[in-house]
Amino acid sequence: MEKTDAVTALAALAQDNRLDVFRLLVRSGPEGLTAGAIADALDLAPNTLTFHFDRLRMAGLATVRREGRSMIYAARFETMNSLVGFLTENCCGGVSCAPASSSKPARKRNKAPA
Amino acid sequence: MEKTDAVTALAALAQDNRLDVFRLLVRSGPEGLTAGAIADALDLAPNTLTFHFDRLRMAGLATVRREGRSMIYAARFETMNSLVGFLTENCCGGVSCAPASSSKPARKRNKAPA
DNA sequence: CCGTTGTTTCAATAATCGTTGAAATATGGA
DNA sequence: TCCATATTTCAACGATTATTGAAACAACGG
Repeated sequence: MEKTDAVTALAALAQDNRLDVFRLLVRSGPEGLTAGAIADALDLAPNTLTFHFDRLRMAGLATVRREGRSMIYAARFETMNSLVGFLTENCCGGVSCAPASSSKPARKRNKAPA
Repeated sequence: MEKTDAVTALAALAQDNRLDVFRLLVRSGPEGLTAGAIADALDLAPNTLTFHFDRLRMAGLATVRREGRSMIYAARFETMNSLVGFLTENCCGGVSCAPASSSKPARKRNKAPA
């Protein structure tokens, strides 16, 4: 993932309601949810929601398809995966998120402590 | 990591110059870099940089210490690690970033109070 | 002390953001 | 066809953002 795309994706997730939307989409899996269902679940106005959907879609974090009268939004896991990859690679030491090693890119296992 | 902190951290990283700053700090390891060195490396005005440092510090992504006339900034890997953990846990399927298991019954759709 | 260097503070500015209400569009059913 | 439902578009609005220039503050050397 390019830096530009990472910034866009980070910005898309860096907002309360939008992060809620995305988390809900993730929990709903590939089938997704109708805009209305999301509006109800998160108690957001439909036009506000459209605004946030657009941001998520532009960031490649969501897809949309029509089904009858409803628009069904779903998470794009691939992009999220790339983002986590970018962060791990560029914003952590490299392997997990340890301080950058002085020299050796040792191929060690590093379990993340929750 | 709490959702609120995650949003703050995401917002801190969701900006071109700031992401550059943080990446540079990560590459510099725990020793950090002086504000001036960062300003030179990224060609940013010192006051602009102070603004971005503040954001990173508020998000827990950077620390600062004085050394003589210089302020030395360093990445806080622990926070970054927590953020990646939050994303993996909440915005991915759970383990990596695979689709979540589906089949959650839809929520009822009811609004319009009398 | 004074001047220099390194950084921050402050006020101002244009640009972008998140939300709202009203109106428009699209689909399906009677 | 007309109507109801589901969602989007549009024009506003106040709030926040990133950047700038000028001034202030802090630490050191002479």
